[in-house]
Amino acid sequence: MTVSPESSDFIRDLVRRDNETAEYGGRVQTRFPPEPNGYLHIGHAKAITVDFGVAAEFGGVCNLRLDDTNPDTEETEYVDSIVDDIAWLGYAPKSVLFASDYFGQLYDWAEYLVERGQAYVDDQDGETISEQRGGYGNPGVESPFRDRSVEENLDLLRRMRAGEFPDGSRVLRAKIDMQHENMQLRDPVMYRIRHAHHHRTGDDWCLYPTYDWAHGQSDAFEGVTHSICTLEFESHRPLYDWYLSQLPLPGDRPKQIEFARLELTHTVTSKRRLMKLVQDGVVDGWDDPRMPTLRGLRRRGYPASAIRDFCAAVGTTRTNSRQAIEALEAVVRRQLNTASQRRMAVLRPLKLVITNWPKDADGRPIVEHFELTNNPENPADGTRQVAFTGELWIEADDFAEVPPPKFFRLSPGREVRLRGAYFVTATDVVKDDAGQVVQINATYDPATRGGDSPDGRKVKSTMHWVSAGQAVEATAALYERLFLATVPGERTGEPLDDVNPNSRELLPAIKVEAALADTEPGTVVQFERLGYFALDPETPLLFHRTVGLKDEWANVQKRAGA
RNA sequence: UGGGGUAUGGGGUAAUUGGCAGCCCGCCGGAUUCUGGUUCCGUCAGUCUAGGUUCGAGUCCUAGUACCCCAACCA
Repeated sequence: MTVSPESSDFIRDLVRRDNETAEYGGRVQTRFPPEPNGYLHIGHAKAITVDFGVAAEFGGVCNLRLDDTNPDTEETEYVDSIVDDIAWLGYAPKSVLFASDYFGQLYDWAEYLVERGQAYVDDQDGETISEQRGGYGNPGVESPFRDRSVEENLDLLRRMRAGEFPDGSRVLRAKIDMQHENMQLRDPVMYRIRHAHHHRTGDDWCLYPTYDWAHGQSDAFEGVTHSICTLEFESHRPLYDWYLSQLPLPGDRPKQIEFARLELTHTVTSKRRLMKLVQDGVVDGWDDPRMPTLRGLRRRGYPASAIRDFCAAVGTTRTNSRQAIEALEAVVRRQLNTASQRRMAVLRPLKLVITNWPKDADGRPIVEHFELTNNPENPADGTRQVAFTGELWIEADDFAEVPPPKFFRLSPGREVRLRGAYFVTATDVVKDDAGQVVQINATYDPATRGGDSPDGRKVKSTMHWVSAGQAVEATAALYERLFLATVPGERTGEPLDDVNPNSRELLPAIKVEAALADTEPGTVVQFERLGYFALDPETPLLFHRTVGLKDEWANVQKRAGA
């Protein structure tokens, strides 16, 4: 799934056209404008790659602008995480800007509109204003305060600004058209009164601009040429253009371009619902590996480059769609396959005893060491020494007392290869009182040292193993599919209704080879035949399964069952 | 209910603007393999519907259908 950098999509086509006609003098400037009211998630990654990608492709600039116009929900904690996550994703904003930096200029422009009779103060409450807005198909009615004099409006606006009125008592509205077929143009609210502490402006303001009043104007202040946003703002575009057409802009007039947001199957991306998961303690925090946040993804072991590639591969369109999570996983696997070193680990240990294993002079089993390749996809990663003895842990799944059809692994009388070591043949099993197999006895063929039989004998399976005497005990966290949602096609719904709190399975006592004890936190390795695992950055020897390997045996079983 | 958008294999996404419908994921089959991984080869399968224009239509015209967005002092 490689995508050429010059891949054409409608946004790039449009920017290219603007360049050719020199509408902005060949200048391209974009911005990524998140509201700092939560952590960035996979959906934002798409917007980031588009905003930064378009700018980079045309030699333009892209700024990060925090759209902090609502003091009720925004916090510095979120600002910091957003800055950090963008850097992790691999992008460097030219500047970090804040909509709140423009509050003063925005206010001046509001007075400008009032003076021109294009905005007025409405004394009605929100409910009344909403009722008067009308509905789809029926026109709205004009506010009784709509025709106040310029002087009265100006006086009222200044007193609003001065803090004379309580929250919700008055708003400033643009005077456009209460009959307009587009509801956005039915005298939209520009300012609301909110006596609240803002994370940056403190108590300087009790008047806060709405999104529509702030956004296009902020774009214009900054010199943005192409203001790329998601499809739900489409009906806002006429309003975006209306404001800009009424104002004495210092420079070029930016244009809004919409594209379809990224949605994934099995994935909750509603900020409100993610927030609830964190607040209710369903997850450990915004960086829980089950979260679709960039931090969760990072902790889970998803490479930033895989996320970028995935976003590029799905492209930018105006078609609402939901990407299959499998497509993301495929990109992650592809990158990890070449990038991550191989190690051996046993998730569900079953004891394998080699009955003909030699003992030393003191009667203790001898210990051998084998040199194993760190990554067959990348020889430069070298090799490592792995201890081997007559007592080993193997994967419980790798043994079947009565092998089902097409089962290639170990069963009584069958010979398999222990990767990099020897051929072994199972001779008999030891069971507990309940009849459970607790140990397998086997014999090994000394002639197969290193994993090849000199007589050309073939085995149908190569299994992974960990030497019992040298094993290190660790914890593995397995995640079902990805993230939290269990309903593949779910779009809306009540918070948590379709969320599976059991989507994590903790295996508290896995056996891993000794070399893993020295692994750098955050590293992703491939446990042979089991999948990719990321070592938790904080908890020692806790491995999160990033993504499993493609499991052909599971397909065989599925087919047999079907 | 009015307005604005979007429809291409099972899921996504392209098509030089009227000229062989390509690619990715998945599925299925085969080859290679000391990972049932990887890699390689191959198969199946698509232009929402109905008309029309044209030598030729995914692309243009007409009429439908389905889905998405908009009636926060959220963004």
